[in-house]
Amino acid sequence: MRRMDSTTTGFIVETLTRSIVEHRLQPGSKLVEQTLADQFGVSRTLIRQALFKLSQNRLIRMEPARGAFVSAPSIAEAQQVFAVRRMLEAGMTQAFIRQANTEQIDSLKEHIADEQAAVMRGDVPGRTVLLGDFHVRMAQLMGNDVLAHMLMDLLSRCALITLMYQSAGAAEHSHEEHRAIVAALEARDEARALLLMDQHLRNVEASLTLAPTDTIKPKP
Amino acid sequence: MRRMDSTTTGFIVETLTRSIVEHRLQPGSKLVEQTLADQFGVSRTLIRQALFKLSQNRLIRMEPARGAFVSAPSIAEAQQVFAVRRMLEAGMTQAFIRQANTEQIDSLKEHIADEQAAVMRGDVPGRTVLLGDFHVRMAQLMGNDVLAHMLMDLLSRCALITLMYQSAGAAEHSHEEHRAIVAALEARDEARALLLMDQHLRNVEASLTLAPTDTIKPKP
DNA sequence: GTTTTCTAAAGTGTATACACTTTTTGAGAA
DNA sequence: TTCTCAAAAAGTGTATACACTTTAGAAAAC
Repeated sequence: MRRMDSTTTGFIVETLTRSIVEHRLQPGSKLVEQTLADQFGVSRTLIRQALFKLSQNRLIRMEPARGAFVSAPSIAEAQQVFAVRRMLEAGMTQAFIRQANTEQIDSLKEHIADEQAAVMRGDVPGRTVLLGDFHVRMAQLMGNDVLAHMLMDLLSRCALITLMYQSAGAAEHSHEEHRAIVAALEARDEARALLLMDQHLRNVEASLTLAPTDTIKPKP
Repeated sequence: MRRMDSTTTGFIVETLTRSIVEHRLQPGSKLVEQTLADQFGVSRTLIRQALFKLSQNRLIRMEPARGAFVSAPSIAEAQQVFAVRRMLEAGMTQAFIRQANTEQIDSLKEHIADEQAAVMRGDVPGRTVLLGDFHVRMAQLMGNDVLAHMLMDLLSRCALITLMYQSAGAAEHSHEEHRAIVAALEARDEARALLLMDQHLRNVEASLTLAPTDTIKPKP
């Protein structure tokens, strides 16, 4: 094949990611390299690169000599991902409230407005993306790319988890919770912001049909 | 080549990782695929796979059509990595102290003893590895693989950062700080454990010469 | 009818060939 | 000398060939 734009692999990754996250590819289903190569009109080489990247994101898993399969995260893994998010985002919220200026808080407010618009017009996919981006946006506003990248990673895993385990009417209240968090940030009420963020993440997790969470003991 | 053990790529990754982390490959230096292929006795295919994995870990960076170079993390990036570690490990410490049983704390104590042994016998590489593993061990003891994997990632980046920016006698006190942290964990003194962990990470960061000095320039 | 075994088909793993890009080199001009 | 630029050399990007493994299905054994 003639040398294509260097984003060829990226395009394949994005397309497959959408397919997985939008459930056109069921968890557990196999991804055959030659089939994908034909569909995308490239050689297996590029498909393998893309699959490898997806496996690093944990969106697929690769079994030696058997092939690539769409991940089916276990309940335990889902709980671990949420536990990490709570740890990381508590710290992020604390750091944010200590260093954020008015402009950055305004930027979060704009995001909230975007969320609201998506909710109002019933744009479910858009809403889902924006609700996740809220958390990444906080990281970006703090200028910490390492953090932002890490959160994006965790969120893509959450997207898959959500699709596997979501029950009816899940995550309906995320938007309101985001709004409350921003209000606490603006009021510089650190304790409240931390509490709201923690509860928000616990609510998202609780809205899934996971087995009873082995909860952390309450603070003495 | 005849089909080798499926860990071939893993072996290459580990070897290169050691070379980078132990400074046999300077930050900025180029990794030429065919050269490595000859050295490892494999084709470029496997080298490319390994390089790709290393680039995901941020140990190298790949520039399109130009090649792979050992990363030279900027000061800003170093500070971001440490900021993320503080956020994440504060949360981890809190969760640990709330859920850890005696057995798990004993396991940490054993690790401390290993550290001490390495310090006493002047085993610098061993000491370095063990000092990093302390943090990963905490994650593993909590049974959170997602967290453990994330910390391993951050620690390998820290290793590279440390090698680039370390000043004389850096991180001499890490072992004592670990000991103090474990003591606070055992006493179930959450506030103290959190404080000590935060200070420990700040001390490690402060022991680096992260002043805006001119950085190492890429090797020609 | 069920289980085991053998074999062809399908699929993955690695090497290699070739196309394209970047870098280096060296000769000629200012 | 120093700059420019063309051409060779070195290196990366992608496709393809082939070796090896797994899988599926039919025949044989029980």
